[in-house]
Formats: sequence, C-alpha cells, structure tokens
Amino acid sequence: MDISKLTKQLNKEQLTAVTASLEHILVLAGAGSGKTRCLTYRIAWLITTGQTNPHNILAVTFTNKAANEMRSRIDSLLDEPAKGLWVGTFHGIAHRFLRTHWQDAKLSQSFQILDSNDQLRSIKRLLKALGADEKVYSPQKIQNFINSQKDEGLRAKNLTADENDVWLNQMIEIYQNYEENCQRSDVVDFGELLLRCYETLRDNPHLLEYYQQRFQFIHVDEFQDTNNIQYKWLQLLAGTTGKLFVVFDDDQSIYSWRGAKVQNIQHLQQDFTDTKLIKLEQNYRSTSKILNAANVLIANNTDRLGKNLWTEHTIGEPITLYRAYSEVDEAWFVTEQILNWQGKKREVAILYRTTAQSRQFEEILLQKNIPYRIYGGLRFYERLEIKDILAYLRLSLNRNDDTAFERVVNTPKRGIGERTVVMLRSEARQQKISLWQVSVNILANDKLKKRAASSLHGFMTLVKNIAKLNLPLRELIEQAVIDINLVEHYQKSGKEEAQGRLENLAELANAAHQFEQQYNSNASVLNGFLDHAALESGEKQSKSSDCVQLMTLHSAKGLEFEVVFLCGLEEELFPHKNSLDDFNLEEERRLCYVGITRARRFLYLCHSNSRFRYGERSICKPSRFIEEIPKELINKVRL
DNA sequence: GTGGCGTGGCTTTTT
DNA sequence: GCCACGCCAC
Repeated sequence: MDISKLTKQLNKEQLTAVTASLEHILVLAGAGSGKTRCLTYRIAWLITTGQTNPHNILAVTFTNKAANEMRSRIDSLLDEPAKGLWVGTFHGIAHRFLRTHWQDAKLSQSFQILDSNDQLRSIKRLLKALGADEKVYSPQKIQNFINSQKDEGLRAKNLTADENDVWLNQMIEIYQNYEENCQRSDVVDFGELLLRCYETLRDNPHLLEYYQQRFQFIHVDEFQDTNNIQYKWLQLLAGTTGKLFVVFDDDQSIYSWRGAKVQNIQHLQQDFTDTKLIKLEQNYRSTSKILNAANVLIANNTDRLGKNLWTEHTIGEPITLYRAYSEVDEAWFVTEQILNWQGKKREVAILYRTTAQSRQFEEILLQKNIPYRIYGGLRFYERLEIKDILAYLRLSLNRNDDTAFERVVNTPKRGIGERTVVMLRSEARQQKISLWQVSVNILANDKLKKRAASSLHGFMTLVKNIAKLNLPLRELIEQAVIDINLVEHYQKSGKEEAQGRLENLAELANAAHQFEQQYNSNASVLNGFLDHAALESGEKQSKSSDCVQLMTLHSAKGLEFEVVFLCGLEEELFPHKNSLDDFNLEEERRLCYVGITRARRFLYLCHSNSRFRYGERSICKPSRFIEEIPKELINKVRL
C-alpha cells in the first residue's frame, strides 16, 4: 500500500503521532479528535513501512466492541489481513494466554470462566459454608473487596491482618477461602484472568522472554481506564525493549469506582524514559457551541492535564434547555422533539445517569410508536434460561465446576432440596473436594435416603449423557434442552414467559452454530463457545434497525450522535447523591462532559422540578452542571 | 421440598 | 415502586 494514501488523511498532530519515531508515545486525544483513527493508522503505518510485522504487534482495548472496531479498521487500511496481529480486550488477551499456558498458570485444561453473577453466587455459597451472617457481611461488599484487591494485584496472602480491624481480617479470611474454592473448582473470575496472567508471566522467565520479544509494539486504547494490575501487566510485557503507544483522555476518565487510575499516565511517564506526549485538540465532531459548553464545564475540574478542544465546524444551534414538571413531562418533551426530527432515528440518543430512568422514556416512546433500543440491562448470555443450559454444558466439560453444579442440581426441580445440598456442601468443604466428587462418593457409600439418592443419581446420569453426546453444537444444545426437559420446566411459570425463554434457547443454538462455523482451533469447540459466552456478554448489535438509542452516560462513551438528550440533570441524581465529595464530583463532571461531547449538532439538556423516586415524589433542584454552562450558549424553552 | 408472602434497600458497569 | 431474598406454612 502507498504510504502517502495513509498519511494524507491525517491532520498535523495526528500525523506526528502516527509517524513518531520509535519511543513511547502518549497521545492525549480529546473527545472527537480522531483517537481510534490515530491508533489504527499507527499500526497500519508500522506494517506498511516495514518497520515491523503484524506478529510483533499487540493492541489492547477495554470492550469487545472497541476491539472488533479496531480490528476491522486495521484490516481495511491494509492490503491484506494482518496475520499474527493480536487485537483484543485485556481480558480476552489474558484468557488467550491462560488457555495456551494452562499448565504454567496452574490451571486445568478445561477451566471455566466465572462471570460476575456466578462470582456472587459463589461468594454467597462460601458465606453459608463459613457460617457467616449475610447481613453483616454483604456478599456484594465482599465481591467488591475481592475484585478491588485483584485490581490492585493483591492476593489474600499479600494482605496483612490488623488486630484492630476485625472487618479487614474477616475479609482476608473470606478472600483466602474464595481463592481456594475457585482453584478447586477450576474456575477463574474476570479479575483472576488478569492477575493470573500477570503472575504466570512474572514467574516464568521463558514465557516472559518469549512474549517480550514477540510484542515489540504495544498499543493501548482508553489508557485512562487502566487499573493497577493492567498497568503492571503492560509494564511487565513491555520490559526494556517494547514500545508503548497509548491513547487517552483524562477528561473522560469515568471508571475510577472500579479501580481505574488516571495517575497511570504519570506513572508511565516516570517508569519509562523516552516518552513523548502528543496532544490532539482539533475536534471533528461537534458544533462550536456544543464544544464550547463542554470546554467551559470541564474547566471547573482542578485535577486535569489540561487541553483545549477547538473546531472548524459551524457555530451551530444553541443548546436547548428544558425544565419539566415531572419525569413524565420530561419524557414527553423528548418524545415530541424526536417526532419533529427529520433525520434517522438511530442518530438520536437519550442519555441518563441511572438505568432506572429508562422506564419513563420507554413507556412514552412505546405509546407514540417510536422504535427504540435500550442498551445495558440484562444481556443475552446473562439470561436465566441461557445460564441454566450453559451450566449443564459446563458441567459436562468440568465436573468440578461447583457454581454450575449448584445452579442446576435441582433445575428443573427433581427433589434435591436444600437439606441434601447443605450436606453435600459441608462434605465437600471438609474433604476439600468438589460437589460432584462428594456426590460420587456418597452414592457409592449409600449414605443418602433412597429418594434423594435416586434423584441425585438421575442428575449425574443426565450430565454424563450430555457429555457423551457427540454432536455439532447446535444439535448438542437442542438435544440437551430435550434431555433436561427444560421446555416443561419453563412452562410451569407462565406460558408467555416460557415462549420468550424458548426463543432465547433457539437463539443460543443459532449463535452456537455460527460460532462453530467460524471456529478454527483444535481445542474443544464447546469449550471455546463457553468462553465466548462468558467473555462476550452478548450485546446485540442493532445498527441495522433505525431506532432511538437509550443508554446510561457510561455506556455512551466512544459513541456519537446527531442529536443528544441529556436527561435528569438534577442535584442528587446527576451529580449523584453518593458522589458529592470533591473527588467523585469531578468524576461526575467528566461524565457530563462525556455526555455533551457525544452530540454532533443538537444538544438538549433536560431537568425536572420533581421526580418519583423510591416510592415518593420529591422536589428536585437543577444540576450545578447546568449553571456551569455559559448562559449565552443556551436557549431555554417552555411549552 | 416447594410455593407464597412480607421486608429491605436501592449508582454507574465491562470483562 | 420494584425486585430479590428470606422466612414460614403446607
């Protein structure tokens, strides 16, 4: 490919970044300044100019969506698909590593991935086994504790007990037990993927050396969202010879609550010599009024690296501010505006702070017959019926997966109640073996009452039979659904609900079929599919249909729309009442900045005088963020 | 062992 | 206001 074709499409700063000499490059890229373009062109440039080949390049993102996007954009820039190039999410890449080096990682070949739901169940189970009171030790808090320790790269053994801190000591003990449980059941949670990958590299010089030599060029998207373990992993992988190319925007750091550290940017500048900072400040997305509002708003934050976005775009329309009487009125106003909009529906986004706000909009959009799509909420692979069937499939591969065992041992109901399960659990705990193992032993010893024994035996035979099925994935799933008798089971709780569940199961069989068609590895295809289900929660793409897009501000990052409605701009809601201290307030403001900068041409800010929350109507004050936007940019409307 | 009723508590979310 | 979970009655 002709290099000039590549470089012609870039502005001066982008060009500087893309063609920078081989040091560590940090690109501070403002909203809409061509961040992804910069990353993908850099990779294409490295390959096209022959400075390296795809085999030596790694590109890491946070979401599957971003990874897919990057992969396809790189492919379209190059004459031929880049073979050997690794593009993926942090978790996806760590997982790939662990699957390849399962022995060095001290896992079994058929280890399974625990999603956060499974993780929570597993913690609840553990608490019961330890006899801990769930009211004192909330499972959620423990989950948070464990995950944030893993984010920091800390294991239970790295934490020091403190005589004066009973809570901490308990947490450490629970964490320790949780780790042992996971290891025994051969499962890894999301945090574990990263931590385990990091440790395996750190502790195995031959692997570290191989990957350090291989990945000479490491690219990271949304670097401001990296947590500690991700940073340490990158640092380890880069070693002394790898070259980093990271793209970030400190003003769009909105994930500190899950361990992201903006300071990693400073750490990078300290830990690596020879770094170069390049700023991309020209915005190609929004009108200048919108951009201006965003700039002024974010200037209220003190903790910034500092940049000022500018644009050559037109001045544009003023920002519309609407003050509603109630959340119904707010939704009604938004809907009216959408009805007046001449363009594509998919170019319209309704953004809000909390998921609960979506319902109101949904109702009115439905009434007015406007097609819409809500992002977030329950994803495909998280649905109950999907998790049920997947649990059977997981067990068929890995009998020691206790989470899967507990999920389906009595689903459908087969008379294995709490008493039997409690017994199995305590035996398993004492003997430090899995529930399946205990069941095998117990049946052999005739320790159970006849009825329970035959039920348990029936369950185990069922799982073994599924394991024996030697069928393509689609048929395998269809057959398993029949063998398990899931249809009748779901029909017991309502015909209509069952209909939906069965449709989803059919959809799953289809997805499995598609997966199998594209699968090109020698490893078990079922195992591959289960990993796929755990790692890609199955957000349906609906670019094809022309729908109004509804989502939280968090999930809007990285997207752009012609028209944006920023709703619920009220004190206590946005900024949220739990985030009013200085540190969190700045993050809320960044969230607002993200929201504003999603809009290309039309931005609406909405707030309501009152809102129905927690079962009662409360009076709401307009958000301070509205006040922070210059009045001359705003056009107040009342109807 | 299973189904029904009552109480609490409640951001954001990707993997 | 709603959902999830725990406890209690069959």
